[in-house]
Amino acid sequence: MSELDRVKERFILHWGEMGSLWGINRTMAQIHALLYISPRPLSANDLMEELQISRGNVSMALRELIAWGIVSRVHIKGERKEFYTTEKDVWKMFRIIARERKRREVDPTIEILRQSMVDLNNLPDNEGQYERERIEQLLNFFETGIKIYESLDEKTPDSVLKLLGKLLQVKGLGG
Amino acid sequence: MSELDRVKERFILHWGEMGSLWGINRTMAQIHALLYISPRPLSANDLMEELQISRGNVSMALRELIAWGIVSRVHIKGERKEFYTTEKDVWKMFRIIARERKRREVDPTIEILRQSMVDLNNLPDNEGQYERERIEQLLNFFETGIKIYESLDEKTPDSVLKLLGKLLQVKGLGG
DNA sequence: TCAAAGATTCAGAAATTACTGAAATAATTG
DNA sequence: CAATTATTTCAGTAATTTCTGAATCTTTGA
Repeated sequence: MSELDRVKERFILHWGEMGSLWGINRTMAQIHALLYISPRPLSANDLMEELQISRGNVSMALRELIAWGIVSRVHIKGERKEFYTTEKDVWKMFRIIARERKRREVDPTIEILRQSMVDLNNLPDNEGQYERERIEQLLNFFETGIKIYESLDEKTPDSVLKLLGKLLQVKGLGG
Repeated sequence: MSELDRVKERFILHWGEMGSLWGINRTMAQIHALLYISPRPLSANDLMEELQISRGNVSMALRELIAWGIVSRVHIKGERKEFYTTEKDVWKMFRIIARERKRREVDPTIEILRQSMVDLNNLPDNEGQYERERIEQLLNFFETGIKIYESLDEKTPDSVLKLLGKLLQVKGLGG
């Protein structure tokens, strides 16, 4: 095993551990790391061998990654099997993950908070005053977050960086 | 059980499920939710009863939440037992969580990426060109993220909102 | 200084999540 | 259209995470 392989392996293992940061499991994160660091698409067999995991596991993890939208199938002409590759632009990758996590986690939370507000407002007398205040604050926070997310999502990473750079007086952020 | 209690319960259960969003487990998230929605501090016994969980579980979850910095012990005079409460300011809460996750997840990742760059640069000849590019992009992304985080962290939530509101032309963001 | 109340710890149990591998299914080709 | 190769599925198992509850430790106040 070459030194280069060792560096790659270290990266892949660590990325796997940090999968929780992205809300995905270890295998998914490792596959993602391996595809990300590979100059060309890899087959399911390649992934099995490199990561020492079962065929089934590879198949399931790929399905999930494709559902997230950060891995895609590639047909290579002359080849019978499928190959897989991943988004190499980190900003695009980040945007995809942000969008998915919003959809899966933030949106349902906001839904519950809104419903709670409705329910609290239907209580008789002045019941639930304190609770209403608390939920409202949370809801406000999340809704503001979504507004910021949506505005940022319309812009290109470059323009966002430029603006932030000026705004925060941080050198090297762009602009 | 009153309607108010039902609303509270729904909120607590959902918050528990979404714990992953914050990187904490279900019990921790439920305890946090219960303390957040309670007008006054609660004892370990209160938590056990309300959430139907064991004494040990409460104790461990509280220890973690206190380590995170989002729950604190409260001494109530005349009372022998300890009471617990949580930060009620959502923005402060969010900042605490962001700081902790950065420390636990982002910082170690950056460390690995930096080390990988060093290792790659020590390779003989032109080995690892492609890998270097990939790792560099990731590192860049994370370092930019940290810069943004640090600049935002110096400011008050209000001023951040004001500035973002102007920049993004979003109404109702502040300013 | 000791009994009572409260809090913590942690070994084992329960619950959840992830993984394997073989069988089923699908796709490709001569 | 069979034979071959590739992929998916999923029941069973393994690994990991979370939780319980009894034992232990700590604090209080009489």
